Amino acid sequence: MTIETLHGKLNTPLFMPDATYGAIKSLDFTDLDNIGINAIVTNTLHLYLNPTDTYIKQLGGVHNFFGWQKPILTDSGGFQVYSLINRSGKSLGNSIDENGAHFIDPANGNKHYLTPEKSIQIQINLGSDILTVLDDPLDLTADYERVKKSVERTTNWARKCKDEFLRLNNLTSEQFDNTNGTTRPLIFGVVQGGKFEDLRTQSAQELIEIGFDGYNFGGLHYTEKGNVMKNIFKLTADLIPDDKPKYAMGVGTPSDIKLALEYGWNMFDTVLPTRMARHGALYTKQGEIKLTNKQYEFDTNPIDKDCTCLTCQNYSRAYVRHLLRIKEQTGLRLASIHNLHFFNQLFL
RNA sequence: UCCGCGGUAGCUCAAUGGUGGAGCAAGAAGCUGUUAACUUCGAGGUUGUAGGUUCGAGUCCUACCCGCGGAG
Repeated sequence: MTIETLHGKLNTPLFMPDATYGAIKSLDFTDLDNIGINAIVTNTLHLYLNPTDTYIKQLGGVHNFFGWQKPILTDSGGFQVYSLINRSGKSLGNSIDENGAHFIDPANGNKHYLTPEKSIQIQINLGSDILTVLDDPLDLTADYERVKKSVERTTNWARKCKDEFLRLNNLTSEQFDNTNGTTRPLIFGVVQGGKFEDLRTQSAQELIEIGFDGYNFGGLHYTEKGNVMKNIFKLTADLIPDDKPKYAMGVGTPSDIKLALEYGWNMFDTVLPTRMARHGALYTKQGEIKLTNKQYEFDTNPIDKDCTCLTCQNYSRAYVRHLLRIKEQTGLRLASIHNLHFFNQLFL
């Protein structure tokens, strides 16, 4: 499949690294070009908080601001609010109601209120090529009633996002249906429903009824034990029309990705390659290795024998291990280059 | 040579005479639409040496060894 965007065509399957704060940590965009990365994900909420969407708009949008002219997808901020509420422990001030999400900027304690309309306004200001609707993700322990409510809310918010998107782009619903990414940004809906088949089905059907350019797998795709929820993961892909992009948000490990590709998912982003690299874990065809471990002290081989990345072409496991252990920035960069290259290869 | 201060985990340091702890390092594990170069976990000791006082000594006493500072 080829996806038209305002910054060029994208071929699927497609891997997009996460530049959440406007940067792939430890790398720059020329590194991404050299690795062969064709699109990135950046985050509405983070850029809204700092340096603000209006600032970025003033500097010509994310492409000009970043110095990256390939397609950029923006995440809506829904998952970040979910993270603030579910992972912080101190969730004071962070909550979701029918109209949006209240949250406190962890950096300075300032209060904010993110609505579906606001999320779209921010993404338009940022100059995104592919926008994401604001959704209501849940953790794996949520019961049926809570997930049902999340689906209703996500549909309701998706409708508001679509309306705001049409308004800001000065489009009628018919014009939206008859145009593509060559003349306007794209906007994707997010299927929720947790681990419940009927709710996933309901969510997908309601979003398709509203009409989006692509559809995403929302929430987490694995169980509390870390196993992929195969039935839900496959069902959700099947619910999405085959002529639309199917974006598995946050997926995943190399084996998760392999499975997802079989199920028909064709767009991916994940934090794993870059985060794991910074934490000293490197991906190889034989599996993940913890390079900082003692067993690699005298290992003069490249990280992965047949790898063609810059790191493997020039440096040994022992050397990259040394750099990581002394917390030298170059170590983070070399490790990140390798892991991103490894993930990108999964889609060729 | 004399005087003073100090010697406790690999390192830097805690511990009223009452079960010797912490940070870092080292070892390992975990990370899935990034609050994450992060988090978690165990392991690590003849308290410089040899005596003494005491029911009990890292702690008090004596001698010695080593380090630092001062005086000469």
